[in-house]
Amino acid sequence: MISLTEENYLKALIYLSSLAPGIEEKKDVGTSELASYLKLKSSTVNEMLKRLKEKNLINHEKYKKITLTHSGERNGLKIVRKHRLWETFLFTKLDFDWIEIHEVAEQLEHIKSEKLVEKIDRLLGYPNFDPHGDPIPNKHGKIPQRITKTLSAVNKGEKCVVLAVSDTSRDFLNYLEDLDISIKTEIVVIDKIGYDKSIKIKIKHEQYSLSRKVADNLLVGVKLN
Amino acid sequence: MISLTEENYLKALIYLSSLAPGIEEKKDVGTSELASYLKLKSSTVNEMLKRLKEKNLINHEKYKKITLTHSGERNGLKIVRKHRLWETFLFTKLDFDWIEIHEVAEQLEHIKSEKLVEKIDRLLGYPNFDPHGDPIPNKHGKIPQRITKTLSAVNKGEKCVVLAVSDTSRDFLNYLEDLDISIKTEIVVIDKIGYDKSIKIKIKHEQYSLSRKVADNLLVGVKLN
DNA sequence: TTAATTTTTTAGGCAACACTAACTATTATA
DNA sequence: TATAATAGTTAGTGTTGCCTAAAAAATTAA
Repeated sequence: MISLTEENYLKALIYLSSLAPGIEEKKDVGTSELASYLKLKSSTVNEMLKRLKEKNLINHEKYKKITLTHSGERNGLKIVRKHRLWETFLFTKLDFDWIEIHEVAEQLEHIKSEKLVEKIDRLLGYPNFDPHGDPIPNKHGKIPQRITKTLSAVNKGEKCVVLAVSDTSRDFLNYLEDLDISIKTEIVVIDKIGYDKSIKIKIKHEQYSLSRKVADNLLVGVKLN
Repeated sequence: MISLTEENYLKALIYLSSLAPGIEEKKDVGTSELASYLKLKSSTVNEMLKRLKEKNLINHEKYKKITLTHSGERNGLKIVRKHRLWETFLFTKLDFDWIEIHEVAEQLEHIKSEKLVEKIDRLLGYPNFDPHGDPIPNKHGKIPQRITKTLSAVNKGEKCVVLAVSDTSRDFLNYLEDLDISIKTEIVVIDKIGYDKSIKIKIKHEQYSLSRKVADNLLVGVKLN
């Protein structure tokens, strides 16, 4: 039996070990990186790592990096799947808004019932992506793939569509809401300023300028027009 | 902040202090009764009682009975409300069956989000009773009332309709399922046997004999025909 | 009304998870 | 390469929520 806390550690490891959502490249994770992500002290995390290793959910040698075992990854992906299905449910069936769904899904993701997850999945029509545009692993842990880049990687003159955000902080989501940017928003890159790496864009005839930081955190699919 | 465990204690006190679902009469509850209901040891419960008293959720004097404070009752009813709304959701929207809904709702009832509860309530059309026929407290803690008696209190020759069960054990529910008795099943009382207090009934032209124990655990509304 | 039984409380332990403080290993840098 | 900075570990603590064993109070029965 995996505890709620352990589930959160596994989920964190899934997030931290992939460089960006939907990207299959793997990164090694250290104790303090994990600690800071979970807003815990390294000593706390270090203790939990022992337990997770004991349960064969992670590989970890003293002073070395952490990787998930097959079992750890499978279990972590199950939580990610549930999180994203619940977010989709809240957004599409209960009219929660984009910003609120995350924290409620943080709780719902820990509900233990295979059947419930599958029923929700069916109710939603087996979606591949959640309202933030992040891929929903299927019941076998397979993650739907998609060609994505950050908005900063899009060429001048190209048209693209927002698929996901890599920063899900309230501040960032609020900022996007002010600009009326959400999933599926179409963006045309008007110009890229070399000086400060900012970027000029157009959304529905309105022009804006986005900083490099913002453009880095927007994942888009280039629109084949 | 009330912990998940504390919520379960409050809910248990709500159940134990009302003699039967939907009945407003109150009963005092002792430490070991609570302990046996929660499948915990008295010492464990005793310790928790201190914490609940500290938080002003119960009244409790050494060696005396336990009663809920206003705040304790309000909070407990919130859990009962959530439990029954989730049961209704699982039953009517996700086609879970009557027997399965309870244990999943035991988890879902602890999700903390006012908004979620209200959205679910709306989605369900503000139901007054759950699939077991138990009343759903409204958001102010008011419990829909209804005239109910146990099947054993129904007079010979009278027709009634099943509204709720007071025993929700798997065994009992399975037994009812075998007899094809569920919520809204119409029952005619053919005869009452004085000898062993059993009762002869008719359901859709089929006759059965029910023991006193079973008849005591079936709450019915007498049908005004 | 005393004795037996049951209920409640106390005392002492344990596991999961969190913390601080102090120490050690690794990595980066001057 | 020596040393400073960073990362990781250990030791000792606290809280929650559970346990067992044993004592004390209340209730029931002889």
